[in-house]
This record gives sequence, structure tokens and C-alpha cells, in this order.
Amino acid sequence: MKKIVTRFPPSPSGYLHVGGARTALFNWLYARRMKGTFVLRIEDTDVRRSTTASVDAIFEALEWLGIDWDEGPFYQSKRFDIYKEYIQKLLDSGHAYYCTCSPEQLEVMRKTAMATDGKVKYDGTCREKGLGKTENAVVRFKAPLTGTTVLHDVIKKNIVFQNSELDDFIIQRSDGTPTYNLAVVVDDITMGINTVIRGDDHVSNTPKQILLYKALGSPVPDFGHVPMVLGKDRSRLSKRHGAMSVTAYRDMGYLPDAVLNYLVRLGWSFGDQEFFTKAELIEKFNLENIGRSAGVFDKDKLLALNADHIKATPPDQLAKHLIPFLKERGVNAEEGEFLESVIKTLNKRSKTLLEMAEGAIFYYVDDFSYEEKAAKLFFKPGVLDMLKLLTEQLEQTEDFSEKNLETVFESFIETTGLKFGKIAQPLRSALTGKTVSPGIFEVLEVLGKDRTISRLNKAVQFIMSK
RNA sequence: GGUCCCAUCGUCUAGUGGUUUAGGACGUCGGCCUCUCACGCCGGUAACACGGGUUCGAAUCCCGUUGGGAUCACCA
Repeated sequence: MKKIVTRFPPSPSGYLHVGGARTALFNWLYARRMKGTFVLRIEDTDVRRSTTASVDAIFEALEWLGIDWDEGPFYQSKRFDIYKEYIQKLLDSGHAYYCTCSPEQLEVMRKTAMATDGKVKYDGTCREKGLGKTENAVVRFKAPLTGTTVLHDVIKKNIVFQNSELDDFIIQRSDGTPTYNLAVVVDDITMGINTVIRGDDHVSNTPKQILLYKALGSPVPDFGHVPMVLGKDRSRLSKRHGAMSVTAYRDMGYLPDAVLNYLVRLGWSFGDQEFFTKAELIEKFNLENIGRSAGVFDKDKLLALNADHIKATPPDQLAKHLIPFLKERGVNAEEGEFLESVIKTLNKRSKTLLEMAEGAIFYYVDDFSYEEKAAKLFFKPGVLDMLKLLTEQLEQTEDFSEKNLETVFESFIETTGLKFGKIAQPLRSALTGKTVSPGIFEVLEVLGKDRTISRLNKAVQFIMSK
């Protein structure tokens, strides 16, 4: 059985968006699953639109997702000699010819075609002229006029194209640089790529590429065209659909594995299973279960999945991801037991790391101010005595474990005759400044005795000064 | 407009001729739990685009219609 070689070939003209990440993921997963090779190639033949900033952004996104590559990154811009060589081969074998039709002429033809029968095709003016190389000449591929070219797609099954619909597309621009279809084919041939998984939007290019493979006498790889990812309005995903860059999700507090999980499940399924760890994905991913219809990107489902991944990730691992978010909020938390205990109180109530970081601040910061709602609702003169009494009680308590605290409060309820809610809510506001927080015993335990007492005293002062 | 692709709840999907009163998840609605918010649990809502065939039998196969998407560059 042959060794699978897949690739991801982004063009560096912007950040890596979720659609691109998904095709990268499919290729990566398939290579990993089949114990094959995954190649990264930067398609920067269009010098005007490619930037190194985009290249870096793509690396950054891929690394964050945990998608690593075995070979590359290769840059097409450094391979122009190879393309020239192959173009010459095509010229020599009669599969290509020089064309001197000007862009303006072509534009006119295109306009007319669109307006009349809708068939936009190069008319073959230079096809049989046998022109030599001249200034500003482009090289066109001499495509067959009759017959059919069939694409045996592993996802979409067979797609038949009439060669009469294809035209003599340009393979070398007038400035001597290769055009996309030529460059991909040459790269895929020379890099030994035998499995091409890519977006649906490439199917119409595929017959041209197949023809190129044949003209070059190279074996045609397996193609698999995955359906597009659509926006809420069912049109192709774009900026106006909101945050689409992978790193934007990182910054919003998503876990890379959650994003991975969501992206794969959008278009691929494994029975009824919704939650997958990265290891499970590598173990279970296949091409057969990729669907044939386009899918709408659903932020709510991603969010729910992120919450699931947060719950499933061990606190010590979550800590690494959370620390940067705390730092942004001025909290210099360190990995360790304390942070982990903080996380344990928050992981079931946070859908994102950002949310978790917000919820964790009060554990670290002592001089917080009270939320208006908290002060108004729970810091009434009537609670003063209770709070004072409770402070005394807690001062005498040495064991601040959740379990022991519960019994302490039980007896406190008995002696005061108060409802638990009447105690817990003011206490919560005193300790956190807010009306919502993790369970009160959890908060007490994590905060510890000293901080609890001082925050209680501060609250008492606050109420008296009102 | 030409070419190509697609079509199950609002969304992602399971389903590959009978085991289906079409299953799961997200969302949504109601309830339980409860110290707040969550989590969790229980329950409800909601789909085979339409029309013809084929067949004893069709969400599953075929054809057409409609609808949606992609693509038509000296971009990738």
C-alpha cells in the first residue's frame, strides 16, 4: 500500500481563516491517520499580493492549532526555475504554445461572451501560429478540443467534463512567472503528493490540472473536494460574517482542540459522536465520512463544544492556556496548586477562557469594589450583625476545607435561625464583590481563612460607612 | 448566462430499500436540582424541498422541477 502524502498550500494574502484551517486539518488528519507525510507549501507566485506578515500569521495559527508538518515550508517563489523547466517541456512536446493576444483583446472577448452565449473561452487565435518566444508573450496550454476528462473524486464520485468546455489557459504570464494551475501541478508532482484534499471551489480547476498531469506524463493523484463552509446567510464565508481568522478564536478564549473538533465535525461525522479529542480524531478520521453538501458555520455550537472541552481538560493543562488571559487583566498567576484549585471552581461555569479569567480575578485581587447591584441587594444595615457574628465564628475555625465549612455553617444556621440564602448571598458579595460566583464553600476554601476574614471586615466597614 | 456541485429539524448531522411513530448534538421552550450563576438531569419543539417513476415496500434507486452554492483572470 502506498504511503500517503498530503499537503496544505495556503496563499499568503491574509490571515488563516477557519475554512482554510479546515482543509489543512483534513489533510493533516488524513496524513496522520495513514501514517503518511504532510507537506506545507506557501503559494506565493503572485508577488504583489503575498506578504511575509501573512506567512507568519499562517504559521502562528497552524502552530496554535497543533497542526505540524513533516516537510516544508516550501515557497513557490523560490521554485521559478523548476516551473520554467516544466513549461519548456510542455512547449517542446507541443502541449503548449506562445500567445501574443493582449489583455485588452481578451477582455473584450470575455465581455462579449458573457453578454451573448455565456461561454467564456479563449478563441485560440494563436493556437496554430507556431509563434516563438517574444517580449510580452504568454504561454498557453494546448488543451484537447474533443473528448472528456473525468475526475474520480473520492468525496464527490465521478465528475465528467467535456473537453470542449475547457480552453487554452495561460500557464506562464508575460513576465515569465508561472500561473497557479501550472505551479500546483508541478509542485505536486515534484513533491510526490498523491492525495489532494481541498475546497469545493477547486473542482473547476481540476480537469485543467488533470490534463497537465497527463501532458507531463505523471500519475494523477487522488482528489477529494470538500464542500465549502458557508456563513449564516448561506453564502461563502467572508469577513462580513464576523470573526473568521483562527487566531481571533484563540483571542476570544477558545481552546485549540475545541476549534479542531468543531471544524472537523462540520462536514465529517462518526456516527452520533460529537466530542473528540485530538488523539481520537487521528484515530477515527477518514475520507469516506466526509459529507457532500456545504455547511453553515455555527458559532453557538462551537461555543458549546468549547465549554465541553474546557470541562474535559485537566486543570493543570487549562492553567497554561488561562495564564495569558489573566496577565492581560493584570493578574500574574503562576502555574500550581492555587491556580488549579481556582480553575476547579470555574471550569463548569465558563464557556471560554476569557470568561474564566474574568471569573478568577477576585481570587487574586483584594482591593476590588463592590458591584452596585451586590451592595444594594445584600449590604443592608440588617445584615451587619450577621456578618459580624459570622466573622467571629470563622475566626475560630481552623479547618477551611469545604467539608468542614459546611458543618460550621450548619451550626451557624441553627444558632441564628437564618435561612442559608440570607447568609450566603451577603457573604458572597463580601468575598467577591459580585452577586454571582462559584459555590460559596468553594470560594471560602480557595480564598483561605486570612483573606476571608479581612474581606469580611472590609465589608462590615463598608456597610457601616454607608 | 455557460459549466459543475448540492438538497433530512432553525443549524451540524445519523440514516446507504423493510429493524424508523426518522436518531443524536447545538439552539429554543418547560421542569427538577439549588447559596447565586452555572453544571447536571428529565421532558417538549422541530426535518426527509416538490412532482413523477422503479419496487410488494423508498429519506434511501432513476428522471424532472424548484431552491441553494461554486466557478468562468496574465488570483490562488
